[in-house]
Amino acid sequence: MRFMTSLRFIDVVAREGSIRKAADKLAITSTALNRRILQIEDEIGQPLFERLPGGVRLNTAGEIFLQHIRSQFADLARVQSQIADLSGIRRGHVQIASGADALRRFLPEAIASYRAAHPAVSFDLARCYGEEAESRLFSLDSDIALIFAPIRAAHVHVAATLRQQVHCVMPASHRLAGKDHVRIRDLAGERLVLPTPQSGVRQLLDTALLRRNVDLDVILESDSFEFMQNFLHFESALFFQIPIAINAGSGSEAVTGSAPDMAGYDEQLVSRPIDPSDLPAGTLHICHLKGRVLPVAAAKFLDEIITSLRVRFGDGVDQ
Amino acid sequence: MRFMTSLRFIDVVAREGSIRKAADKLAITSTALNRRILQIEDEIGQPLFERLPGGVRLNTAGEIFLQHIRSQFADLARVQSQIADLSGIRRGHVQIASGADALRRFLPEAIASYRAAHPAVSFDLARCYGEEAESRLFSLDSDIALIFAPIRAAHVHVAATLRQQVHCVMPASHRLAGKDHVRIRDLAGERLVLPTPQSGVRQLLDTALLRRNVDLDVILESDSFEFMQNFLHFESALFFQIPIAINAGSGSEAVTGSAPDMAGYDEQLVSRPIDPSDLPAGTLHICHLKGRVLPVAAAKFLDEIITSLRVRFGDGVDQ
DNA sequence: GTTGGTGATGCATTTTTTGCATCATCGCGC
DNA sequence: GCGCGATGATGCAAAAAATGCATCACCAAC
Repeated sequence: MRFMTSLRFIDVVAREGSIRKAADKLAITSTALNRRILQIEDEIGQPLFERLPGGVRLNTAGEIFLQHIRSQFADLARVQSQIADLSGIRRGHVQIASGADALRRFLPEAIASYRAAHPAVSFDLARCYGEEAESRLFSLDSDIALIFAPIRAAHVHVAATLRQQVHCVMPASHRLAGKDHVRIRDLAGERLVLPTPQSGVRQLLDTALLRRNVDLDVILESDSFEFMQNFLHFESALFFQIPIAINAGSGSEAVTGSAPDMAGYDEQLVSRPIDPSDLPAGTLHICHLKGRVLPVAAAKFLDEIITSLRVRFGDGVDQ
Repeated sequence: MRFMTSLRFIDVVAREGSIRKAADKLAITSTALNRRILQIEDEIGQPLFERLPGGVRLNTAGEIFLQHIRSQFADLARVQSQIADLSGIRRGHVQIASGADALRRFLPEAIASYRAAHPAVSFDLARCYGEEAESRLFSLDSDIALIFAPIRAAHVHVAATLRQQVHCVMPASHRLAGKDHVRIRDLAGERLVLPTPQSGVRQLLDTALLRRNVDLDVILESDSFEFMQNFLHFESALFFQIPIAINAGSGSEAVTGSAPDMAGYDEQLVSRPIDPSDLPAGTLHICHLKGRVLPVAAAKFLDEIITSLRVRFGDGVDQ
């Protein structure tokens, strides 16, 4: 899109904080870039950047204008996908921000299934935590966010929610594997692997564990489910997950906790829900930017995952 | 705005229906314009215009894209006014579509008063009827519309409404001038001047008059209040108006009909409301495009006229 | 000071855009 | 049927704009 280049340049300069660095990234000289920016500032009638000794920074006008630029790009993408849609094939690009939970099993399957129907749609997945996901929606870097944490910002629209009980994952041979529910007091003396403090699961756990004053043996913290899972093959311990990270499909046993093991996932590990009276269920939020018209592909995919969640977790889904 | 030229060109070509005519209007050669359009179509990946022997016409993709272009322009205007607002002076441009009613007395006063406070704001006034006003909102040619007629389209947001009883205007010496209210049956045998069939007042009258089977002596139809008013100086007759066209300010007598004459307006004419049981009050709608963020100046002016209507017509205003 | 980073600017070069002349096409009227 | 007048498309040269190089001025940190 030739007519958008100058605007894209402004976006890059704002992100890089330096005209020269942005010029490098854009594969043009700094002078060319500099002059394009001067020209636009001239047309706007006001500077958009403050010139600092170490680079440039957006001023207030620049921030307003950048927001406009980004919304233009997002809207252009929507228009393009809508136009492409006219010619039969649904093409487009869907950008998703998600926590590690949904990214693990659910999204790969959902995306593959969507792409099977619409091969011309490409995806972009950013793993991130709640706050970052919200800011990605705002800067239009992501179309859709899946956040297992409370929503903070007012500019986020929640299209659907999914209640998720935190589960405790352990070796099949573990003494707690025999129980239907795990109580917080059961965790006393157990070796625990906790998710990173930024994660929503951890924040839920923190409030529950700290309140009860249980004697905890935290041997490890990690933000990687894969690592935790593999670790349990070598040292017996417990870690925590929500059902959507454990089991992508096939019914709602994972939610109710009646599943005897994590079939098809890791046969040596089983998951048991923590008793809801000890730890209330958390909420996975499926959201997009408020007031925004999503591109065809993104809107359609959003519908698809909500439907899919309803199939998998029926009663936990709200809209 | 250099980076918007190509897009503006598309808009003009679409409006003109011919590349050559548009080129004339834009003061460039048709070949240059033609190539710009070919280039954009190339970038979009699909043609935007159908080539007909007599010119060009938007295809479906073009219509989608044009709507995008117009929303970009409108949003750019909003951003510009917002940026200009940062530097203290409120500048900007407000585009209004209005029926002849509000355009007569109310808007001149409202705009002058607004401009007294914000001299850097300019205005654009298009006189038009309901349907056209709605389409101007949609094509973003107007920011605000004042429509005395039912709202048809779903994409119009009504910010406020004003109930207005139709009044009957006559020479002060007329036999009906002595009454507080005019009944429909009083009109039998009277020489009547009707507003143009497109106007909301006329449509209200039509339903009321036709239903009653009164014997009417329609001597004239006009879309100009000024003409009708001056005509009454030469031949005694009745014509119809709503209060907002009669009296811009100073209290609500015009609505209640208790005003003995049209003070300060035309001393030889008086207006009397038609009895509400014969003709229900119509509604003036103050609207803008649904989902649109108005430029600062337009939003502020909208607030201002709603406030002003509330002062003048207190109980008739709803929001 | 010196060094290493920043953005701004003059000038020659390259790229892009524009305008002219021309072509192919189509509807209209005689 | 056959020009006539209108349309959009295209080849080629001129004009305009964007770019790159070299350089300046500025500032912070060492």
